[in-house]
Amino acid sequence: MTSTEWLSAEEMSAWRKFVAVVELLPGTLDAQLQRDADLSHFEYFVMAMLSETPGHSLRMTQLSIETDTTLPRLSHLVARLEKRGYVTRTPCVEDRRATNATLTTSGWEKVMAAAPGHVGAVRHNVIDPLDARDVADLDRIMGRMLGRLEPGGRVGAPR
Amino acid sequence: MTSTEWLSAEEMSAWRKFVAVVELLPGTLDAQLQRDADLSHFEYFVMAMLSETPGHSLRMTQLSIETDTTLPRLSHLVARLEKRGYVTRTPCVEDRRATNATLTTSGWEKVMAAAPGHVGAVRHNVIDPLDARDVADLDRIMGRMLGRLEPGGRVGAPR
DNA sequence: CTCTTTTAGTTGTAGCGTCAAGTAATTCAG
DNA sequence: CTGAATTACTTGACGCTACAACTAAAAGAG
Repeated sequence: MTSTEWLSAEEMSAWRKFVAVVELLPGTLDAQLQRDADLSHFEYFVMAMLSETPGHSLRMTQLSIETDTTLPRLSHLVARLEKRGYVTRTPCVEDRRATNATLTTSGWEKVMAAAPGHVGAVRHNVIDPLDARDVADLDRIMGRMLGRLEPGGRVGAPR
Repeated sequence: MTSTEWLSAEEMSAWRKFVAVVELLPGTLDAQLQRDADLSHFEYFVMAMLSETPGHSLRMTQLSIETDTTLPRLSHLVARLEKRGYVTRTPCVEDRRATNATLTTSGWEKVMAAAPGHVGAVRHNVIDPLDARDVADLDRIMGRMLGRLEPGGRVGAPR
């Protein structure tokens, strides 16, 4: 019953700024990658995840978990990346329902080429304005939010 | 040349979590509002902005600034809200290029009805897991990021 | 005044994401 | 060992957003 109280002034101020950042950041990162590497941020992110695994390969489900997205979204995206020659999809031998997405040489080169510019954008927009204490605080705070956002997805308004 | 250095372990950890939150939060807020009020988060946000002004009315450009979005996006959205009877668009008398978006009674009632559930979702996912110090830190950190994200939009990868 | 430039907003198109439905393989129940 | 349920993904349709092009009004230059 008390759950529908409005936010305090301090909470409101932080929330307003946070929403603005969440609204602005994706477009900013997208714009840099789109312009310099012809990739969306999410395309880059997916390929970067693959590039960090041994064999540059992951099952779709595992990849969807690591990139915090839905399977349909990933499936569409990987289909497009495949069309562009950056990944291949191969049925898994152990479980023939499963699909392995694998980075091609061309895809690996693409990520490597895009990485410096992307890191630059992340540094410029996110990391640079922060000092060491800010970074530690950000890490702690985002960890706490993830505790709510990641698990069951029971978003439920407490009514 | 030194600007393309990768992130330190601490920076990387914070960045990873932050990206995950930025990826997950919009969908979470959208889902609650969509389910309980048949509104997207952005639709709610725009109407909430209008509801806070005297006269429940703002020029399109001003509204686009306060909601951190582009004019085309806002124009499309307001057109849809108008079709649903939540806002009206009226040419401005002083400057006939300009358009005033005004919340209707029905629109105002809609926001009021949706607010508690939305605040509940924000509390649950963002504010509740934080203590007072976290909130102050979040406010400070997001303010610093906004300093980069808001102004010129010169995202430029420092190359 | 007239012509150019800038400002304010709208509209069309193309691409991405979500939701619902469908397919196919595997596991589990009896 | 057969049928039902679950898992792993794919596909199609629809809605929203970005980008570019367009219209119209106001401001500025000469």
